[in-house]
Amino acid sequence: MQDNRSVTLVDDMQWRGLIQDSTDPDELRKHLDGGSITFYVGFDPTAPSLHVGNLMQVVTARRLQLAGHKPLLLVGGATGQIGDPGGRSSERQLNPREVTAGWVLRIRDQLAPFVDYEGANAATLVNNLDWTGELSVIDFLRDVGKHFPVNKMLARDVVRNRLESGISFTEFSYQLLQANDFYELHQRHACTLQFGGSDQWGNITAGVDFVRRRGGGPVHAFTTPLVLKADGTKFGKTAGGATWLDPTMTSPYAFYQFWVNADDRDVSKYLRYFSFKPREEIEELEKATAERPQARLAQRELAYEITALVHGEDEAKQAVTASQALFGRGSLAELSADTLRAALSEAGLMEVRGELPPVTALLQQTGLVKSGGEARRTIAEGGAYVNNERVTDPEATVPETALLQGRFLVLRKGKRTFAGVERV
RNA sequence: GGCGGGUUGCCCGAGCGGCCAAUGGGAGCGGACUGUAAAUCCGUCGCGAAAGCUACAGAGGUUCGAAUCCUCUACCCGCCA
Repeated sequence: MQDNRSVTLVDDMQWRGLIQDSTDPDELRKHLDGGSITFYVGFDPTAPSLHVGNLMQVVTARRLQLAGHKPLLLVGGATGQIGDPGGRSSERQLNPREVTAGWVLRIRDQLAPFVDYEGANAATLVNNLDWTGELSVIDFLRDVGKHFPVNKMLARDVVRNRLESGISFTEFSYQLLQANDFYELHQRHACTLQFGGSDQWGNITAGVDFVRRRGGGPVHAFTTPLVLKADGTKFGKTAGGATWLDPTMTSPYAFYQFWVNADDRDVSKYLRYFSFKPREEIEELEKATAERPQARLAQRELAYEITALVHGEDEAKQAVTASQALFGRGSLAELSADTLRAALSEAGLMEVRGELPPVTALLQQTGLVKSGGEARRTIAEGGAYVNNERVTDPEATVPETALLQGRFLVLRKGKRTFAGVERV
């Protein structure tokens, strides 16, 4: 059972801090370390893309598969139309069905690359709309609803927290749908384990109970912890909003930068949660952070690994190259046209024809600032740079001779926000 | 159903009929320090080069002049039934 690993999956996961809550820990361990099982984790389509907050679940699913278990990745085509009341203080605005349906497809495609569809423990993508969509109200009430005492449902935190502010029957019913998913997957795919974020614990245990009540075998569950940042802000949010997995919403470069910028105090935790590096290697990186934090070795390793996982090796390499070019000490004039173009494309490259507009206009057109006033203000504050030279005159224009390789400009706002201009 | 209170900029939250684009805090942004970190300090923070324009739930009105007064509409929140 332990083949050539001296450490079991559960040991490793515990070391990484991945298990927040679980059904009977001893049973869970026996189950996970005792041979291949089928598990599921769900993603509701509440946006056109997954974001780094979902990555914990994605990566954990992959981790379980690598340990020999069979993943069922569920996209909530049904639950996504209802809305989980968890973690919210007010009723959700329902999205139009077509919108949700479109997001289902996108998220499905997005999940696909993280697991393997070949071999004995091949992964399967499932959609709960497949069994929920055709369920009649009567069947639902008789077969599912009958097993849920309302007094228990009301006692769940997510519902109780909403009793004052109000909760619709729709959202109140959410837990039944998710519980039913577990049962259906248990029946259809012999699924015996569900995991999810810690905010899902109530829904998940509802499913565990439901499977038992309907005569299914024993099933297990655990949740992963909420990722907390040392500075108290929300994980995954940056200046521009959420950090998405979709490369058109968050470029691979920006994605890489997100990880590179991890706080020293958080990077070790992120490595444990997200990285597939073995324990010894992670401990080395932790040591490196403690001894030479300015080298940011742990951040770079983490950023590269996760970017490569999400966007592929090539994109990750380009993000590294771009970061080195833009943040490097070397003179920009020494960079080749290809390197410049690659780096600036990652940061966001705008084409300009003919005469170069004034700096304020360039800042605005590249999206570095939102308005002309902000552009002038940034210059006044000394935060605007062209080719790493600070711009001090709000009326400044860029001379032809400043064009790198005869065609590029590197615009920078503050210390780390870049944009490129190419004269075509 | 009756009575009362509320709705202000990204968020919280002040706001006397003119001196309010609107106090203060937070977030954000820039600078200094540093390591593309944290903490701290300083600055900035509707749009516009400016004149000016658009803003204080929505629509009307009173007034020389309204976020501030009146009317109606929408939503929220208390108390009584």
